[in-house]
This record gives sequence, C-alpha cells and structure tokens, in this order.
Amino acid sequence: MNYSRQREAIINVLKDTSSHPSAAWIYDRVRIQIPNISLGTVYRNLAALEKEGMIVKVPVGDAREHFDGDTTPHSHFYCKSCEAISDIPFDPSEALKKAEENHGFEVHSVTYTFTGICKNCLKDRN
Amino acid sequence: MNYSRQREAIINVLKDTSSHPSAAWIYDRVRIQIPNISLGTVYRNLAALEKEGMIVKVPVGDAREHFDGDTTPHSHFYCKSCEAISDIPFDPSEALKKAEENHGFEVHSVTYTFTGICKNCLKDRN
DNA sequence: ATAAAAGTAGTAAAAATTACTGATTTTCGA
DNA sequence: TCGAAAATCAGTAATTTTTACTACTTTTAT
Repeated sequence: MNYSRQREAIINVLKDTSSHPSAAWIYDRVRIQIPNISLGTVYRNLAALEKEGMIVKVPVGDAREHFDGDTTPHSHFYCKSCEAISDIPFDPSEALKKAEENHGFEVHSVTYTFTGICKNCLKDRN
Repeated sequence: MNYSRQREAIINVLKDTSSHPSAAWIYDRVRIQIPNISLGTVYRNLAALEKEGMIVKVPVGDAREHFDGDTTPHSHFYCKSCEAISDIPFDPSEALKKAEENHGFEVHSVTYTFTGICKNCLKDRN
C-alpha cells in the first residue's frame, strides 16, 4: 500500500475520535483539511485500511458501516435511542480461539456488540 | 400489534431459513406467496418484529441488515469470502449481565460476531 | 529523471432504506 | 353481527448509503 495524503488524513480523523463514525462523518471531517477529497476516496481507503488491519469495522446493525481506529481488543455498546456507539472494555479474544478450534473456520476477528439504552438517554427519560 | 397475513408470511420465511437473510431476500421469498406485497411492508414488519423481540438483527458489518428468526441465544460467523452467515453455538448471555453491572447501561442484547473464512471457502482455495 | 504502479477527483449508477398517501384489513365494543 | 376506529397495506417516490468507472495525478523504484 503506497502512501497518500488522503489516507493519512482519514487515519488521523479516526485516531482522533472515539465516536466510531460512518463514512459520511469521516468525509465531512477530512474535508476540513482536504476540501476536494471525494467520498469515493474515503470509502476506498476505509476498505483498504480495514483489509490491512489498521482499522476495524464496528457492526451495530443500523444499516450503516462504522469504523474504529482503535484496534486493541475491546467491545462496543450501541444505544438504540441516541445511536451513539461507546467502548466497553471487554476483551473478546479468548472466544476467538475457542471458535476456531471447534468449527474449522479460519477466524480472523470477533466483535461483541451490546445494544440497549445508554446512561445519558436513561437520565433524560426521568 | 395486530395480525396481518403479510407479517405472518414474513415470520414464516424467517423461521424456515438458516441463512440470516437481508430484507431484499425475504421480499423475494414472500412474493412467491403474496405477489403484490411491497418492499416497504417487509421493512416495516421486520422493524416491528424486531422491536417486539420476535426476531433479531444480525450485525455483520456488510452495510446490509440481516435478520434471524431464531431468538435463542447463539452467535454468528460471517465469511468474508462468500458472505454467508452461519450459526455458532456460543451463548453470549452471561456477558450481558456483566456489562450491565459494570457500566450503568440498560443492556437489551449482546451479539458475538465472528469473521473470517468458512470451511467451504477454505476448501476451494486448495 | 522517468516509467510503471497506485491512488485520486469527479461523476454516475446501483443498492438499501425510509417516507408518504389513499385504500384495505383487522379489531372490538355496541 | 355490524360498523367505526385503529392498524396495516400497496404503490410510489425520495433519501441515504455504497459501489463503479474514467481520465488525471501522485508515488515509488529504478
């Protein structure tokens, strides 16, 4: 993978946020630095970076792809109410070994996704 | 939630498959029985059924929503190569309690998603 | 320096999801 | 059983999200 200014900027945006953003959000942010970057470039680079293991996808089931620049093992919580994604310090990696042993798949990664209502939204309901 | 023939058919399609299909796939299947059902009806009912806990979403990070008529606790494996989703008999539910205790969230569900290459695709590569 | 490889902007198209409206079906009490 | 209120639907359109394509530019490695 060659260097590109655009890819560098995309990585930096991802490393600087803990919001697990979508491609569109990243695009808006990167455009502050590189106004004429195109959305296609963002998608292409996110896919490439994910393939290289430099970023990870966060599947939460909201019909949108979310990305995380933090590749250390941890889990995620998705709030149904405000749609925010937050980190949960659960290390899912032991499950990975077990899964591979038991099923003959080549398992590359595991993600735990918790879903419910976050602290802030619970507060707002009272 | 009132009864409707359309919703009944959607549930049945989901109960009869283990492929964890997308809305479009379900639409195609249901149309065999109810040719003039509309895609919007499928989406609306999937959302309603999920809200009622009669079906569950399967987030795999492929920019598509997938659904499962099997609501017993288990996990999923997503093959990057053939994009098939298969069941893994991992019960994620103990993690649910821990997560709620530790973080003050109201946790409704947990899903484990394993990603990698499935048996069939591994075979094809040799 | 320079040619091949990789990457990009811009645009268009495809795929997936949501929104809306007037008609139909279901429910439930009279 | 009847009929009105509530729920659901088909059809359509619009929006959102993602992918594809092409000619141009940048990067890499001689």
